[in-house]
Amino acid sequence: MSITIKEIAELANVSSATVSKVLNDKAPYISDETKKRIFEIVNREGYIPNAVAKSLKVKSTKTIGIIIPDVMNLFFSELARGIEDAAEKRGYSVILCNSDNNEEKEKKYIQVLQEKMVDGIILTASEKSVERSLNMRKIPMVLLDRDINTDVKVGKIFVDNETGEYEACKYLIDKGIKEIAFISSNVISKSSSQRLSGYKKALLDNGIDVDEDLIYLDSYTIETGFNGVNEILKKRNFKGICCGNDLIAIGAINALEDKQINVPRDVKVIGFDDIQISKYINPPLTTVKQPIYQMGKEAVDMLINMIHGNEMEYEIILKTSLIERMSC
Amino acid sequence: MSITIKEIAELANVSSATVSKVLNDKAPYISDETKKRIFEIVNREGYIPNAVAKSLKVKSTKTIGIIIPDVMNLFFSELARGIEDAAEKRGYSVILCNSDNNEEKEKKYIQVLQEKMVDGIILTASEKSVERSLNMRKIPMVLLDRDINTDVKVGKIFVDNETGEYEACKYLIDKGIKEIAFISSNVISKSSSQRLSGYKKALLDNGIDVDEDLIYLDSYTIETGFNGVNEILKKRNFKGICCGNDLIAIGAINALEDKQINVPRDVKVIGFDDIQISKYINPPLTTVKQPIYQMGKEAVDMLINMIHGNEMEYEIILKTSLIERMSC
DNA sequence: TTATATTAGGTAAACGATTACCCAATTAAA
DNA sequence: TTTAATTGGGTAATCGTTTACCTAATATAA
Repeated sequence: MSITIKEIAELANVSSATVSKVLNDKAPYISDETKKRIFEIVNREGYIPNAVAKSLKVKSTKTIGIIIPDVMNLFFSELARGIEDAAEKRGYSVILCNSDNNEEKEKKYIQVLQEKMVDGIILTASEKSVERSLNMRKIPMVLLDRDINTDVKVGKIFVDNETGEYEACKYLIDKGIKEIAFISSNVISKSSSQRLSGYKKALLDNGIDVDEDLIYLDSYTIETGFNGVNEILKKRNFKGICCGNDLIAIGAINALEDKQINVPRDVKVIGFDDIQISKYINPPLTTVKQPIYQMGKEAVDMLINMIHGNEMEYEIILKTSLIERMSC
Repeated sequence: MSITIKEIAELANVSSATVSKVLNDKAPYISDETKKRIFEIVNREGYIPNAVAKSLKVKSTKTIGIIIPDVMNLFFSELARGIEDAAEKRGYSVILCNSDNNEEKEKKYIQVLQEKMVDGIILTASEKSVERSLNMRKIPMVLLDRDINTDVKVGKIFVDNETGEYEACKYLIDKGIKEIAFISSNVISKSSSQRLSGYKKALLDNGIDVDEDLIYLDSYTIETGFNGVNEILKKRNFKGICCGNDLIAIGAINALEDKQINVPRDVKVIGFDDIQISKYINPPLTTVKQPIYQMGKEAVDMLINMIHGNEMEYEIILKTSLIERMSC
């Protein structure tokens, strides 16, 4: 193997305690000559401290785990990047786990992360997985976009989807449009129901009745956007669409183009998320940006606060923002 | 903290050695009763083995590091997923590092991965970073799409870009087209020069002269695709375009649409990479698929072979495949 | 001059597992 | 009946650090 602190100590004619203190800058009473000598030897020999030995002693690995459904999903890859950047800045490494929303995989990953003694875990996971793991050992955790109540405190980070969708819809109304469709997912989750209620609230607040025939709910996919437009058009005409996410918006635009309906002239389309490709499609998509990257940073900050046992908020809600492009 | 193997041993009235053997299935001479008793206590107490202590002793962390420019890049997020899936199947965790192609960050990450005693590293990095780190401590490494020669053996994984582009161009030729443009990046890298030579070779092999006016080289971006079409059209007409990657193809299609040139009727467009969005654009993009996910798997298989000191190939070259969609 | 700080470092016990070796009792073989 | 093998465990060193405490010499204060 490679050189250890003990061997460095011998080369420098000091004890390993002294080397340790010097390298960790905890050496108030070590002479400058000795320090210099140690540093020289360390560099010459290419000494690399063994962090696992250190971790064993100090009970901290400076590593966190993240469990997400799939890094290939644009939403989560941005989240992962936000997390990793923030973690790196604060001296932590991150172990990446893809769960595919599979409960078995979630449990397994939580188990190995605990075995590897990560200092904390950031995750989007089912209620069961989280509860079970917290029974086994309490470990700092922050949950993303999941509202679970447990005995032990976990951090939670949400996005204010309702206000986001409200503003999106209001934006179309302010452009003088009253006939606004809504195409989104029908999965029962906090975020999707919030987006729907934001849409309805904006209409009602502006004296427009909610017309259920203008609402099409299926899933967060391009196909849903495509089908939604076609189905709604059978019953109603509209001048604007609020989409539950950007993929739906892409599908909707494709369907409209097929019918020679111009976007944005004839129909204005607004998405949600602001995934990377949204600015590259034709026309570039106006959308409600979720602060995905920032969510990652906030999650890390929250987690590290928990790790340090600081006083803190255990729940924070982030704001969305409207990105104006050409589709409206 | 949580319960240790020693405490489990006391509860079971055996030594910690016995518990360790039982839990690691290395207990040929322990009675079934004792085994059962130990397992019961382990479950009841929710014992979680401390992997860092284990790692210190057995000198293996069952963890690998990956250093990539950016997980948000669709290419690398797919690669990361391929790596993580393969690693998980073989019992390894992966630490994710984003380098932004920054040499300082590469070096820093390599250092912390070595300190954390990862069993190996998969990376795309500059020559300098790799050489320097290998001087400090030899650690199993596999490089992706980078050709570096060092004293110590490192694994390498390439994609056969030349054949890929050759087949793409040949595909257009077989459709009866002779006027084929080429828009790509001018960065000097193995992959980009291979794609160019694949294009030229296909033309020459089929009795078509290479016309430099049909070639536009800038960068791997949408803008390059857009500008490339417009610039080339000033000098030449063409019926097909081979694009250096899918983003360029997207830009090219946009430019053609602007000029009322229909794809694929008037001009056929073919991309490279097969990133996720390519199947969703309009028209869905015909492209040369790189086996990105598989590269990840091959990389971890190679790395684990190196870790185990197995006999193996230190260089493998993967094939591309043509994905036929609507743009041709 | 004596007592007290200050400076410069060393000792050795952890941290929580694994594992090479040891031992004793029982069983099987000679 | 004696010897050898098998079975069921235990002892203690070790992995590479950190750190609470100790010591001894020198400097400073009273």
